[in-house]
Amino acid sequence: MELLSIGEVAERSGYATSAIRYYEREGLVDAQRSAGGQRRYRRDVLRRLAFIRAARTVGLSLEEVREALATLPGGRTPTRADWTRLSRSWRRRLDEQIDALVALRDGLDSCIGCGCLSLRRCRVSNPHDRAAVLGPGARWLPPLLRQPVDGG
Amino acid sequence: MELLSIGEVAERSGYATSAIRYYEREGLVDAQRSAGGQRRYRRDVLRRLAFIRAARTVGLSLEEVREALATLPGGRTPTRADWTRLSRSWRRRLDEQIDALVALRDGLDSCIGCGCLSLRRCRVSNPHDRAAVLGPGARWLPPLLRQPVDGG
DNA sequence: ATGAGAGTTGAAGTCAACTTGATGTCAAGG
DNA sequence: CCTTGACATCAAGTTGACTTCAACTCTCAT
Repeated sequence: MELLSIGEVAERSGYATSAIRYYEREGLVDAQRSAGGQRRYRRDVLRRLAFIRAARTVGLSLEEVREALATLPGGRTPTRADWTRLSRSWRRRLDEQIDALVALRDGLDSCIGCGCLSLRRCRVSNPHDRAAVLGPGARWLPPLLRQPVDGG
Repeated sequence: MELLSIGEVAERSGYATSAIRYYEREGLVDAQRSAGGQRRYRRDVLRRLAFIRAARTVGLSLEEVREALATLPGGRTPTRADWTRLSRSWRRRLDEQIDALVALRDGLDSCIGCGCLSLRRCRVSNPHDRAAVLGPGARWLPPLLRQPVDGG
């Protein structure tokens, strides 16, 4: 078997066919076509999809995945060096997320039993203290944690 | 000033007026009305909104907030004991989220430079190993982390 | 050659949590 | 009284990442 059908790619990658077509529309993967117009994939699409899944798992948006893919030279399969480079930035991102959650947990601890929920004093519920609890670098934590500091 | 207008509540709570009206539609807060039909709030709506913000910050959905509010007896303002009880379950949730992220980070570490992205071997990109990396309890991590174990 | 099942497209739907827009009413200072 | 700004409702829009639907068309084992 030379080329893979979309169903086979779906089976092996764990993605739904609709997701694979969507990624194609979004320019994240591409495909050849059979005589009758059906998609046919080279085997290395699986590696590309694995890359996408890893990136999404770490929390990148598809837009960011697109950018990451663009830093891979010349459309070739990522080498170990490419992967290592990207892994480092992902690791940093995870560290930030973990730090933000730990800070939030500590803030919550300081709330327990404090007679809290005062808009003025509570670090968890006070909109103006959000930045202090979280620091500047946090990404894809719950949307509230990403609200602009000045609130709205 | 006896009762607050929606603008004042918005100002003090940090929520947009549209959000406050939305919460009312969703049954999370309620309001009296002026002679002319405008919303008038008792001051304790601020406490309720602070509660909602804290819950959302910790990652609860509005549906879960609704359920949490329902466990507060008799529509009265939460006491310190109520708050403590809820805080404990939130703390557990944060612990789970942190554990899940740490596990993911460790999985990523084990990927760096491993010539990875093999669908068979990689813990980050292999859809079938997601459960192993995360354990059963993780919530509101990126949606991918919450996919059913069997994939789709 | 044929029928089942896999694949095609484009448009529309989903979900959560709100926001925005259109259109009209209320409240209050001057 | 009158204007201005806040408030009202209801419907529709937003965002991201897909899924679902309707209506056809291909492929391949028999």
